[in-house]
Amino acid sequence: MPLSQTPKSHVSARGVIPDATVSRLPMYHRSLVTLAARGVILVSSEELAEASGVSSAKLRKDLSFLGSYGTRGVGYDVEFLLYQIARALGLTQEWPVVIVGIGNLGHALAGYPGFASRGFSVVGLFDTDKQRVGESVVVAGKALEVQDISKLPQVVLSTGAAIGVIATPESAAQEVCDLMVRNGVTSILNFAPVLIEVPAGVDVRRVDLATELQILAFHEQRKSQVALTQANAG
Amino acid sequence: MPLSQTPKSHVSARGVIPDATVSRLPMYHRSLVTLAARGVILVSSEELAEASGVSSAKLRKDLSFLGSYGTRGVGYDVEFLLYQIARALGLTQEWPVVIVGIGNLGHALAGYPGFASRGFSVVGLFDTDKQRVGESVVVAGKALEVQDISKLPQVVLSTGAAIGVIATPESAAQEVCDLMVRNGVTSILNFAPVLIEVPAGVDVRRVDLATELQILAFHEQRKSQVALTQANAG
DNA sequence: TAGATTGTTAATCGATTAACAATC
DNA sequence: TAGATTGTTAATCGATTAACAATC
Repeated sequence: MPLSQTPKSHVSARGVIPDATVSRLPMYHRSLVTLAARGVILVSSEELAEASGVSSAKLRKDLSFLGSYGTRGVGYDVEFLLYQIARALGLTQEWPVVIVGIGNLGHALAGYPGFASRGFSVVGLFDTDKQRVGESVVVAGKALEVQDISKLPQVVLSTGAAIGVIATPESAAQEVCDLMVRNGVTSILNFAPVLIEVPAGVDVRRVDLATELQILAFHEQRKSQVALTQANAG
Repeated sequence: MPLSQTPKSHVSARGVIPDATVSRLPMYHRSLVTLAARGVILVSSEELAEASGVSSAKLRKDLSFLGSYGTRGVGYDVEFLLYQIARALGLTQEWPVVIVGIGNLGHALAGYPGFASRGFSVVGLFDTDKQRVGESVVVAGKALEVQDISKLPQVVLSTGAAIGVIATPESAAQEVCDLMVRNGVTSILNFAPVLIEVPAGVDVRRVDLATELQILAFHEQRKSQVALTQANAG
């Protein structure tokens, strides 16, 4: 599970949206995009829940925090619900994003099609490595040149980027974070395997690729132990 | 069967470990590795909690599910606690892992140092792209050649890999998953932005790089709204 | 109207927290 | 002993679930 350093819950048109609900909205959004692409017009809570891997009761409860966007006896209009969820998530506006650390992970993030399609626009790629600075990376169909980290302040200022992504090694993460924050970045997605310190008002979410693997190992270990127990019992 | 061969407890020494606790164990593990590297011998729940970004009450509660590994009035022995957490997570054994989809993300995963240091050993890299098959990738200091996906069954069989990582585009994810499961993989880490279907007994965890960014955008949007409201009120 | 499905309620379940007895 | 800190308890808080009244 991703590690959150963000506040607990949030105010919407209807009041507070629980954290647990917010964390599932991107999944519902994705399911609806898929359904819309297939030409589906209407969807029931049962069908959308199935497509998203949750129970229909949970789905309806989650959607009720956004508003009453369904029709009793009928279901939800796919396009309309899609728009409402996108709006709640903030995906109906354009978010300029800067990425620091253009190694393999940085390249993967810069080229990820799921960013552009959700309103995220990568406006700057930065590295300290002279070998990488100047390299041209294709982002959302356009070439973007990797710049020296010293150019970050100017790019953040001119684009108004509020979101920064850290894909550096652990050793550089805090320094990069400080630079971002000093220049007005107020939301940081941190892929470096270290907790970073930020002033109040700045949100950080950390994704550690190894964390999820460790949780899988935990469950896998449990499965082997159960198998062993059954073998010994039998 | 002799009593000496009877397995001890199975889920844990103390019983069931809650999901919320399991999700935080990798973080505690990482904090302890850092402390140990600094030569710290003893740590209090207060200090370890601070380093891990949780409250000390939560930390002590979490650790209590593993056993009683601290000393009242003193704290926790860093090396001993590190071992106990590693053991609980299953990191004291070697986990052979196969990775399918060796694009930018696959490369980043294959080269991630946090894998090898936690007992994960990448034993196979697979792709369908003829351009990529045959490429040599440095994994944990050794060269490993990208193989055609058709070689996966043989590698899973010979290495006993129970864990597979999917880093393919969405379109290939389910097919790759099926191939893995048919050949004995029982835990799957899925980076493709799609839900995959697996039989009972197979665990899947999905990491979507865009999900976290969307949650950040949600919070960022909230911040601007609050700022706006305050400006209008003032 | 009859059938279907939402949105909400209330009960249950699980996680978090503060406080402190146990004990080094 | 006096001080420190764990491990556990009990209260609180938040999330999930099943059931169903509302209503299309």
